[in-house]
Amino acid sequence: MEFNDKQIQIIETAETLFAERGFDGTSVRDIADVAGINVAMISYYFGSKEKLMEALFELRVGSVKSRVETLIKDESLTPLEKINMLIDEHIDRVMQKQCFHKIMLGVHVTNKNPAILKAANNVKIRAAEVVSEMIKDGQKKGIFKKKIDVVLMINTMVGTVSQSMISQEYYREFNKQQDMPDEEFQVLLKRRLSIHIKILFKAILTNES
Amino acid sequence: MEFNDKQIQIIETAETLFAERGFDGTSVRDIADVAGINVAMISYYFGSKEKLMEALFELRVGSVKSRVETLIKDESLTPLEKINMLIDEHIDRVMQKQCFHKIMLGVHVTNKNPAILKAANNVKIRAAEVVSEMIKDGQKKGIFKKKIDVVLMINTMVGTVSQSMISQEYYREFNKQQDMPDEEFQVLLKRRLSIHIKILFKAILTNES
Amino acid sequence: MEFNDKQIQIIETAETLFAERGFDGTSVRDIADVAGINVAMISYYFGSKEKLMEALFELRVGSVKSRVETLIKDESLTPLEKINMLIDEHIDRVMQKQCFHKIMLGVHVTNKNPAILKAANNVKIRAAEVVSEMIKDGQKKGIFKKKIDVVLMINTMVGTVSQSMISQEYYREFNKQQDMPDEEFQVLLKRRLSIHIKILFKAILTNES
Amino acid sequence: MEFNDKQIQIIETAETLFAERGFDGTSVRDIADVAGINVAMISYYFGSKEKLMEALFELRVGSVKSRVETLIKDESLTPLEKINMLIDEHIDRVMQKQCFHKIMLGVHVTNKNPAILKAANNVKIRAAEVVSEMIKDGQKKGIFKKKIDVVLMINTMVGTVSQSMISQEYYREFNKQQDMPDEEFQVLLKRRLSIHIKILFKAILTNES
DNA sequence: CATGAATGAGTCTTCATTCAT
DNA sequence: AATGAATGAAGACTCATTCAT
Repeated sequence: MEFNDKQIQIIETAETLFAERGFDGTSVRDIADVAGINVAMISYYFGSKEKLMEALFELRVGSVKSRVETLIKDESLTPLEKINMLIDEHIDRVMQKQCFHKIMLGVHVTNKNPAILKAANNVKIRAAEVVSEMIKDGQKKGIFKKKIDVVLMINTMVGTVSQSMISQEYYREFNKQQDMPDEEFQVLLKRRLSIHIKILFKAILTNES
Repeated sequence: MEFNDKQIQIIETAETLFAERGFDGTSVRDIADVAGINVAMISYYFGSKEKLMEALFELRVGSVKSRVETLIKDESLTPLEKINMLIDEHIDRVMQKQCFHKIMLGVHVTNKNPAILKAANNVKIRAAEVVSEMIKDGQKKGIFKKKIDVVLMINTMVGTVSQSMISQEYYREFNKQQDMPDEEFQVLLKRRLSIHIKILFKAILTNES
Repeated sequence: MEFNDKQIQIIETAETLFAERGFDGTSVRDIADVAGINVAMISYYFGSKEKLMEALFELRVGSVKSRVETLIKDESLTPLEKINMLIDEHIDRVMQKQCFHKIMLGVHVTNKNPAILKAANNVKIRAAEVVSEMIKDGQKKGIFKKKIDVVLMINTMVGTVSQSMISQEYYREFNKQQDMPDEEFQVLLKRRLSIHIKILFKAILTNES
Repeated sequence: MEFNDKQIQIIETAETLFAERGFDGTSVRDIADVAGINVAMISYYFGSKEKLMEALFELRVGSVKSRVETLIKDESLTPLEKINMLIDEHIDRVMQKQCFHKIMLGVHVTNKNPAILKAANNVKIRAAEVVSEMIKDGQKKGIFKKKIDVVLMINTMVGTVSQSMISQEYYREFNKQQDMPDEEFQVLLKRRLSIHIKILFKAILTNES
């Protein structure tokens, strides 16, 4: 489905507010006011607040799915390189669309928005299958360990990045980096996360230790 | 602050519902209905819905703070043993009070409930300081590496456990364990998490690899 | 089901307004304003606008059902006397609660308020069965004709009374009775209707002509 | 006023929907959707929803008025024949345009659409005058009784037909004719109504009993 | 001539809270 | 100490209509 400029503007406004205040904590009037449009337009363009949420999901997730599929087929990369790319791409994706990933976290916590929850789970399951195949490939080639809990591994990656995102203020505080410009801090955090998770994954995947 | 039986009953009902439907998605009437009490009692006992949330936080967090403090002072344990106990206790705490930790996740995501957010951050900062001291102790003794990013390390622990909790259905599905009795599954997951995170921490902390 | 004073006040206000403006043409705010109560009270007492309508139906119809049942069992009356009582009671009922019967007319025209439509039809079907039994009794006794279309007969009674009620202004106009006090006119109209319908029924039921 | 094809298509769609759901229960968007046209066209062609209703009335009533006038002047018919023709034509008219007559019933019940109500009353008053003249003619010729309440008589005809139309499902049910093809049933009902009302009128008008 | 986009007013309902008892 | 009744504010959504194109 394609969205026009006005629709995207509304979706992105909603994205920010949903992230700040939660889905139920954001009224359609709030969204309309911030977006500078009429309240009725939300129903007009999306049908309902719920459908607006689904549109947001579609807009953000749509492009991701195919990426994972192409990555696995790339024969020029070793299994470990693929995993490392997966890590970096995940970090980039989350840190670039922090609002969206905050919302997704909320969706997974509560049982509301069942349509989205289901769609998100489908994405996640497919991703896990892909990773699983990568790992099996690495195991065949003797690079990876025999016993690996794929889901816990993914949970560590996803959990660490999410946790770092939602508590970045506290990260700055603890490391006395409150005065660092935001952009610089984001770059720093992403690099640290990348190194950190790669170390973790190496420990899980390889026989080196 | 002490809570009487009726108050605790209300708080625990609210805990379940807040976890299932989110704070804004739960009405005080929902809580009153499920708890089998009068709607007015919530305002009567707690003053407001917001204050009820704060009471929930106080009830659940109160006991934790002191535990961390006593752990660090225990001289009969090595730094690594302390860290490992921290891991197991965290896993137990989260898995035993899943509802509460789901709610806390929501609190950290949105900027609502600022009073709680602040209080929760204080708890977390203190915990990080304590862990930091443990690590410094280990570094002095030559057991731990020199360069350790404490916050990222904690984020990995907290993030992995949270992520595993909120997506446990999906864990069962992927590992074909849908028919396992819930209690058995909880035990299994906790053990796996414990081993998993300890491996990760060893990789971060020690020079072995 | 019993209604308290406030509920009855709301129901009767709604009755007037539904009759004047139709169900969809009346907003709950209209009702609340005229009844001098808060808008929220309608939901509070009845659950919804629809349920308020059902309450109105229950209040008005509840007492009628039993009356028809007792009438048929009265052995001191001849079949014709029973029919005549039915006519007079129907006229009285409609003319005394004109608003309600206007609303019922609307309910039968549109397919909205399906719950009420069904309930109303049940009442009507039962009434027709009762009348049918009365007539069969009269036929056995040789007083009534053999071939009688009960439904058309009832339609004539109900239709004539309804039509006379909704066009009474026009009746006054045509007969130059605009200045007659309303109460006097009601009495007059009821008497005329009674005589008129009894003549019609005699023509349908008996062999005299 | 003349209507073009598109206007007539809109009017007839509105007619069906108004009959099914009532005037207020039908939105202009409903009409536009069913008619397969743009919403704005209704305002464009008729000015407003209200005016569309008036157009519907004009389209349906326009042709009727003259018919009544010509009937009375026809000297080749006896007064009773004229009355009988009036009955049959009324039955045909109502049963052929049931939707429209359902709507008219609603218009007479509520005080909405005052313009239409007034116009409809004018038609009805003129009709009553015509009938009145027919009766006077019959009285002069000694065929009809001296004392006849013309309005009640018309109310019986109109009321019986209306009532039979709006409750025809129930007629079928009571007479176990649910499986009869609709067209066949319409013919049957019209014939029964014709005979039924003529019997009634004979009882009112003539001295035979 | 016809329409897609847009809107302000209005719809019903639910909310957390208060208050007299 | 506890509660049933009540309410103003706000919730999401639909309405008939307008207007630029």
